[in-house]
Amino acid sequence: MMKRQYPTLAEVAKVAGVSLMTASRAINNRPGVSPEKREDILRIADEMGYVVNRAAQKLSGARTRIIAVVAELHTPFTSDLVLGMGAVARAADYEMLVYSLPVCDRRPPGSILDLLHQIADGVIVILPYESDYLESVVSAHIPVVTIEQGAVSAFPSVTADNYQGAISALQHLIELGHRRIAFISGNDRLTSARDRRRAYRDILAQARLPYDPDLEVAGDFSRKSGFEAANKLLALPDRPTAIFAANDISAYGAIAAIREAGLSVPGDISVVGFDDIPIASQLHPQLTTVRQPLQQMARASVNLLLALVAGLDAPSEQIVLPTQLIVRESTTPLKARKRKDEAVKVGVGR
Amino acid sequence: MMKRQYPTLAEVAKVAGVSLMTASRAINNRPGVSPEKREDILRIADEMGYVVNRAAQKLSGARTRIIAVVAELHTPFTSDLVLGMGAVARAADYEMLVYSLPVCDRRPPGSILDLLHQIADGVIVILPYESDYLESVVSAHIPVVTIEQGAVSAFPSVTADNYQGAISALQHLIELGHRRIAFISGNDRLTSARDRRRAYRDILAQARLPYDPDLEVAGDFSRKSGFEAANKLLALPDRPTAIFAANDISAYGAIAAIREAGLSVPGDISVVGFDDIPIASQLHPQLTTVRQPLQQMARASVNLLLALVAGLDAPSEQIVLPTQLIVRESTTPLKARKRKDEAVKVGVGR
DNA sequence: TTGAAAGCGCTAACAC
DNA sequence: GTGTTAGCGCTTTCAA
Repeated sequence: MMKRQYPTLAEVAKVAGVSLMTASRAINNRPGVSPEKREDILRIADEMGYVVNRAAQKLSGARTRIIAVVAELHTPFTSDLVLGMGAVARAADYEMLVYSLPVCDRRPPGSILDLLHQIADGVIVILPYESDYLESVVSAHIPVVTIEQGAVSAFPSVTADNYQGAISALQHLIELGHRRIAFISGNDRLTSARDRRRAYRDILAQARLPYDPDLEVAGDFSRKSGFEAANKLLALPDRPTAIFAANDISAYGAIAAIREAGLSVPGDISVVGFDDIPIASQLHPQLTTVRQPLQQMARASVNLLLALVAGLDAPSEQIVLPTQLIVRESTTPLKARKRKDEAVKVGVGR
Repeated sequence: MMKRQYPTLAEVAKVAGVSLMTASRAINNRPGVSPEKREDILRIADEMGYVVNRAAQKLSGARTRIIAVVAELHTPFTSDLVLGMGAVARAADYEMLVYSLPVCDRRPPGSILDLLHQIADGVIVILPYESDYLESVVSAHIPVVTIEQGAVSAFPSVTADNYQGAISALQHLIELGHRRIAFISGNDRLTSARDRRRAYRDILAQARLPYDPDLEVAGDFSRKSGFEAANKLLALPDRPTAIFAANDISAYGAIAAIREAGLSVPGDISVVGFDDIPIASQLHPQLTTVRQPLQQMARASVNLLLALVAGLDAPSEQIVLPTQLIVRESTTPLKARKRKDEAVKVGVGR
């Protein structure tokens, strides 16, 4: 079918009456072309509708000024992060391509990373794979930056301080007088989830609160898992007065369950989330949560990647960005008169 | 820096003791290779970790089995659609790359489309551009399918039946006895938004209801715009008893405003949305809305594109998929004793 | 069934 | 400052 619609650099050069290389230099803004010729060539290229062919560019060993991002795009957190990265990349005159990972797979098809390598100058991998697997696949073909891998990563990485963030959330609950604090975990294949869980256990020990396995319920960052986890907690004979959920989405799931049980947030149970997704400040109740520095993470990861692309050595740099507790409506001091023995009606998910 | 880490086809061929072309034929599953050689070559390629270089493949005029999607990824609707497309593409043994459009720009950087053309076999463009602009940029270089362009599109397109969907939503409200029905519009640069608006005006005429310009408030599909639009409506001397919002997100914004004003949904005002995003069945109140056939749209658009890629002529095919009214909790029959003159407290958005 | 040659569009390296 | 050459990895001819 229709091919060769775009003029080639050779055609531009011919029209401009110069050699291919002169045209190339002019187009790429390289030294070694007289100002007049350069201007001439650029004008002609523009008139002819010339567009550089990135495949050819890449094939001949040059940079394409494209970066790629591999991510699971199904959560507000990751999509906002990706949006932010795109903006940063564009500001640096790079384009960004996204590979949206199938949600349930445990590891990325190796061929995808290969594919991206062939097109892009560098890749940012968000989330969920074991570092050693990534390593075996990528093995230094092109620069890679990971997000959320945490300290185990063999790659340069950018991550939020999940541990300290969780600590501050839990400390907030303790300061409010809560003693029976439950934790709804995230998907433990993610370092971020593991860090938040670790903080939960550490803070209990630190505050000399008993660790009750019943209060630590498995979740997977989904709304549904938060809903179900909360129902388990509500069914306990001695239910918690506060819940720390591993992310905002599951926190809202928990809140839904609490309300269906006829209880109120924060009146009966305080809830803290993690991430500070946009709707956390819009939905009722506005959620007390730990803000991840999304924009900074986007900026840091892209800049780190571009530095690597530029050949600057930043060997295995691990950037950890601070998180921030945002106190809103979903938490409140523990009431002195705790109604311990109130009957609990357990709702059922849809 | 590190280059040529991947073995080339030539190297595989040499190890296998065959010519480059024989290896190519074997790898690409083409006829013209003896079964034994084919097996041999495939085994060796696998052992050597051979991966086809798509840039080279594309450059030499072949298919890459990659499709690209251009979309604004900031809404649940588009990201879910993209997710669905990815699944369909993978099922057809294609990979899919996403270009995430900067949200506020009115038109896509032409260079992006060019870029994608150089990598992919075809492109799906979701949303927001004037068809004529797209046309001027793309001009038949490679197959393009558009989503949401509606009838004006010069390209093959897939779209939900926005007009009929809106009609059914409004008819539902009328059947419930509502007479003062407001409309919070979407971003009118989108055909989908224009179709929904058209349905609003048509249904009023059809039901012999007066058209009151005050009841038609401009929105842009965002939660905030829904919130503000609802506040305007609540401030009217004779406020509406029902609101049709152009999408779910702005419907929830409207609901938030109504509640802040001390009124209830659907008790005082019924609200209908559009899209049926996942949380519409989870948030309180569960939203009455018009479901867009997301999976079907994903399937139809990818299949249409792949057909075009395969060279099948489907010239300017316009696929319109049916929508479906989903009645949930946010709508209720108009109360006979309408409290017309109740004082309205107007909240202010954050 | 196989292979050799040419070229896709570009850039790096080395001329002049 | 400018041009020539070679080659990136692959596929399409076309010839054996």
